[in-house]
Amino acid sequence: MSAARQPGTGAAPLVSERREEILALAAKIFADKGYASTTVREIADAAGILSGSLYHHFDSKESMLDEIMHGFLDRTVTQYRATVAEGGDPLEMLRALVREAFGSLGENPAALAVMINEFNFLVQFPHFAYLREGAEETERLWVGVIDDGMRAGMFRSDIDPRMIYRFMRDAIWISVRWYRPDGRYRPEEVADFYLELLFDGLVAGSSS
Amino acid sequence: MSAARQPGTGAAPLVSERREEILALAAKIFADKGYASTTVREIADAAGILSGSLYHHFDSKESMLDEIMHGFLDRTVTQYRATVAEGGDPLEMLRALVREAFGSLGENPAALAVMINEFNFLVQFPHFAYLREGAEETERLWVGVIDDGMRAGMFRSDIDPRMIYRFMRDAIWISVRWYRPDGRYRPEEVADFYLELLFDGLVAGSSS
DNA sequence: GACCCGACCAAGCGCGCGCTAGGTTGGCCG
DNA sequence: CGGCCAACCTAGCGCGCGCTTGGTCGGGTC
Repeated sequence: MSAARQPGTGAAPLVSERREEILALAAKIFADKGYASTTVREIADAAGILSGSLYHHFDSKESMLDEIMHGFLDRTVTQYRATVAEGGDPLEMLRALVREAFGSLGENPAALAVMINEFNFLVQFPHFAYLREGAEETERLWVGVIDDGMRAGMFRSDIDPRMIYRFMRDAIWISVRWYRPDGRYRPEEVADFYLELLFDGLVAGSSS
Repeated sequence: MSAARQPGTGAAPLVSERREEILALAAKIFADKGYASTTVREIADAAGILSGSLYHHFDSKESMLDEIMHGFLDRTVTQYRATVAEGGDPLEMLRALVREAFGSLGENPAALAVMINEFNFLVQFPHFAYLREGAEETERLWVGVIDDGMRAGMFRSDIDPRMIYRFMRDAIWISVRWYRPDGRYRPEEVADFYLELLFDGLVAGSSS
């Protein structure tokens, strides 16, 4: 839709800073109240402008949501792709993927929350087909790593790897609902706790 | 709010069957589209009546949501309480709790989905304070069992039990988003897969 | 000083929402 | 048969929503 504007001469922000600012505010409110329950007037209030002025920056309320989700999905999928492309020990790769997933908790919790909360509803509309594609590619990447680990005899292979992936994904991503950045744990610590639990299990005296 | 009606003589449905029918339809639509995005006209259409006729059965759209959530919470919390009250081996108790949690997947997936999707938003309103109470009691019950298991040396005790509970809860409950009753697995099977993974871990050749 | 333009304001339109008030119907019961 | 009532219909009210149109303002540029 909106291409990057290049002013006559010299370097300027590719897209307006104000625009990014408003988008971040919108993401926060979408995350807190849900997309449908958020009004454009609330977003405008948070930005200190009138609701109509939003339409100087954005085509519609939906286009704001679109940009938030697209941006988040692009960033994470690119990251997962790079990690898997690097190759290596499946166990270490899975560890890296989990850490990256928890990393988005710290980087952009609002976008992650919006993603989690609205995904199931939005994915049924043709316009948001890219959500399904992104989710499917993510699943392919993760399940591929789990599969490799199973074939290498590193992971137990008596459970459907897709089911394992889903248990992992849910436990990791939904933690955005209870994780507090100002709490006692940093995202990396939570990631390591989760990896400990996932790899070695809850029962005492298990392994490694 | 609405008490059970007792007709003059004889046995009759405590509450109207039609009412329960409409409530189930509403739960399904709330689960699919989200509460805020659902209109009373959609619910009425599904029931084959006009939107105004809904108000013969219910006070408001919110009261329908209220009844769905309250009902679900009451059933599950009661179940957890009974299981914990029975006592026994912490490992077996946790196993039972997990199976019960997955059980609500089969019994009332719509109510569970509504619960998961709307909880975070609704819990901030005073009217829905009972949601927080129910969630807190559930957490107390589960964490108590995990704590007992740790003290008994059955569970690893190097991870905050509350964090373990949250990882479990999220992975279990959110599975309503991908679990399909007509798929290849029954809820009990999924529960057993999850218990296997949780107790013994993903890494091969671990324990028991 | 004239021009330009990004950022925002002022005012309000039309639609779909939750909900309401009063009327109709049909099955049951004495 | 007459009265009753749960279930539903008819018609529409008022509000708040997303969004539009035309205008204002101030900093930057030559």
